[in-house]
Amino acid sequence: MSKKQSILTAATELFARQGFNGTATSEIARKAGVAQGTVFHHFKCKENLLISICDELVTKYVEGIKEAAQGSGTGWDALERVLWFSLNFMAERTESITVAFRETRVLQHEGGELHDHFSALMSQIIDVKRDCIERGQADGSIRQVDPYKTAFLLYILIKGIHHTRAHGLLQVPDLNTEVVEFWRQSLATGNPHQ
Amino acid sequence: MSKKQSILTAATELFARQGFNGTATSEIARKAGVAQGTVFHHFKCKENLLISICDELVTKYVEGIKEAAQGSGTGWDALERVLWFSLNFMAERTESITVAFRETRVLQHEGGELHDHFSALMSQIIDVKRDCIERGQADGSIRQVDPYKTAFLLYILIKGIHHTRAHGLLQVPDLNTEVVEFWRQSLATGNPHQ
Amino acid sequence: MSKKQSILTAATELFARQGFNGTATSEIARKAGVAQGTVFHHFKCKENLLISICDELVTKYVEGIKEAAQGSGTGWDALERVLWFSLNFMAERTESITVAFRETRVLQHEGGELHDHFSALMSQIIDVKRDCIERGQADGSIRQVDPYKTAFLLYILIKGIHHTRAHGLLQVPDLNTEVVEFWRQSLATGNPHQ
Amino acid sequence: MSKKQSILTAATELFARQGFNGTATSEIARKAGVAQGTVFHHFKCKENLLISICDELVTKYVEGIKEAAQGSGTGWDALERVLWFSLNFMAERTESITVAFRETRVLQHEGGELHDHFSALMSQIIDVKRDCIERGQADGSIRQVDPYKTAFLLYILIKGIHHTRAHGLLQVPDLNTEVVEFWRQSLATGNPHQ
DNA sequence: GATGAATGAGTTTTCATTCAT
DNA sequence: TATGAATGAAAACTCATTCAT
Repeated sequence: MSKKQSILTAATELFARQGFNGTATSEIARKAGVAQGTVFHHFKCKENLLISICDELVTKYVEGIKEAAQGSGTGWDALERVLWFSLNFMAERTESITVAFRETRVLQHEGGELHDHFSALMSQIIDVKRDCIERGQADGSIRQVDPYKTAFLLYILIKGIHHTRAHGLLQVPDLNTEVVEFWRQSLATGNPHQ
Repeated sequence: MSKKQSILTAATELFARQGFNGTATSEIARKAGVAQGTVFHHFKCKENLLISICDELVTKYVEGIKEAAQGSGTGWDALERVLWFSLNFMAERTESITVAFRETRVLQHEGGELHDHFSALMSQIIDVKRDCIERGQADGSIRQVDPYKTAFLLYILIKGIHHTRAHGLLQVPDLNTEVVEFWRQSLATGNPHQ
Repeated sequence: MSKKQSILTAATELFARQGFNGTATSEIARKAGVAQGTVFHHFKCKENLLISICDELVTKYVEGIKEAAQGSGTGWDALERVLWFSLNFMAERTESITVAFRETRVLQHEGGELHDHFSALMSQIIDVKRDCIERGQADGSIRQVDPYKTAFLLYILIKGIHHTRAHGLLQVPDLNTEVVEFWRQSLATGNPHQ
Repeated sequence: MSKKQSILTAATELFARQGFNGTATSEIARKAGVAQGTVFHHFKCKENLLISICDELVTKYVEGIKEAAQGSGTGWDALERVLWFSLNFMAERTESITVAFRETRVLQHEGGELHDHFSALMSQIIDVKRDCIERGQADGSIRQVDPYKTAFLLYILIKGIHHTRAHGLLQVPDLNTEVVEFWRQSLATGNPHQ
């Protein structure tokens, strides 16, 4: 693993546990096994670490759900694959997700350039889900709900699970199956054309 | 408004916008219109500000949903009141909620005393909802779902809405009605014993 | 001497010897006998130290030459008093002058607000001298030279002496008498009206 | 232009604008279009850049005034050529001069070896001028002033012009003609032997 | 000759906290 | 109760310099 990568790994773990402002760059350097100067040699400023982490995460997630959505089958099948991909992704990438969701205010200042970049990426998350719903409504596998708002609720529920786990004050049971079943009950007709 | 209260108000707003670690006590003092020493005179240390904010918030919320749950009608009626109370509370207290949800790690160290205090309060949030569900299942107004996991999902969806709004990267539509309808569809039988 | 003043004194001496960028604020604090935080408590940033030093110096100098110029006698008499005041002031305030003349670039950025402030003060230095010359030309005590350019040359020669001394590579002899005689020779008619 | 030369050029410009301590070697490298290592490959340390700049400058200037002084004519004629050469040199080499005059303290430590080197060169500047004056006094073209102190004043006035321009807070008019006329008036007899 | 990744000492600045008034 | 000067530990960041390639 290159020094640059080990810095990113260390930063992700520390930001997740202690927050961006609660983590010193010296601590990141120590954990990554490099000199403090090396952190700044590669990332120029502390904030860039955060941006790198968020960027990699959101990009990978959008790629993943796009791929999940594209497969064969009904709209509901696609949506179910997106759901499962999201639940698994969330389990694997807890730390980055914690960071990306907690430290948004850092990504929002400065005339909105970064904000626009991430907003655009995030919008695609809603879009992919809405497309699945519309496709499902076209092929009869999904009920006539508002595609946009429902896509939001799908996103929100998954996000909510992450936050409740990350919050740490409640012991959250495994809810994956319930979530999928729950959405199947609410959305799936069980009855696509042909 | 007493100086103590204006300090709390200022702190809440600043913590919400900039995070606990991203906010200086001097900034709080300035915004509250008091001297920096006054902040420490009333709160002894910065962390106590955070604890005050969280404590007041969670206590009020638990009181609110308990009251909402106690009213007359079926279990589903009670649950619906709890839902609406939660959605409204969330709209009114966005800042405190943002603070309380983001800065948990600060509340978790110190041998767990604080952690236990808040864990106990949070558990009641799940309990109240579970009670409604069980009451609804007893009176036939709510389907035979897992009361505990469903209570969690109720909590999670509401929490998810808050976080998605607070995240700021997506323009979140008003989803109150959809949320209630969605749960009605998933949970309510429409057919209590009465 | 207040802590604030002792910080300024220490800073002046160190800036003069080592330059602004060559002097650490920690060094200033140590020399002034205060904690490093105290420097920033009083001056907010290192640059403000420099500005304070320059401001006090230029203000005092302008006051001094204005007062010297106002006295009785011919224009040449006034000019001679200004000259002597300048030469003495230069001897007494070598350190501040060194600082103020060497570190100008620090005073010039940022939309020119500071630049304008100091430019205005500096212009008065030329103005006072020019006024003396014009007064001397009116009363016949000073020859018909270009008042503006000559005022500049007066300023420049004094400034040059300071710099040559401060430069340190040449052992500069005492030139006060020569300078005054030199200007008398070049400017004074020895022959005012009445 | 060789890489070494382009480094020197970049350094001169940056030192003049930002000072020696205010300029990073990385900035010099970037401006010169070379890698940072290359700077150290050619100059071993940052200070050597400064020494090169000063050395080249002072050497050229001493050569120039010596040549100007050697020509034919009276002592005053020689002095006038030296004056004009100095004024022109100053206009052409503003940046290096700014650097050499501002950063002397850097050239002064180290047991005095460098200090002695530059002191010797600087003394020659006074010597050349004094020689002209003495030659002029011998041939009757220059009045009976103190040759040494007057040489200093000549040097000082020229230096003063440079500093006043470089200071940047005053808009300095063109004074070349005035300076020469002014010295002619003070020094020249207009009346050499033969 | 030329490079640029890596370093760690040093810099400016921030900030929670204390305390005398 | 309220203040704000004073502190010093810790933070982000800079930078001259080295060195393997």
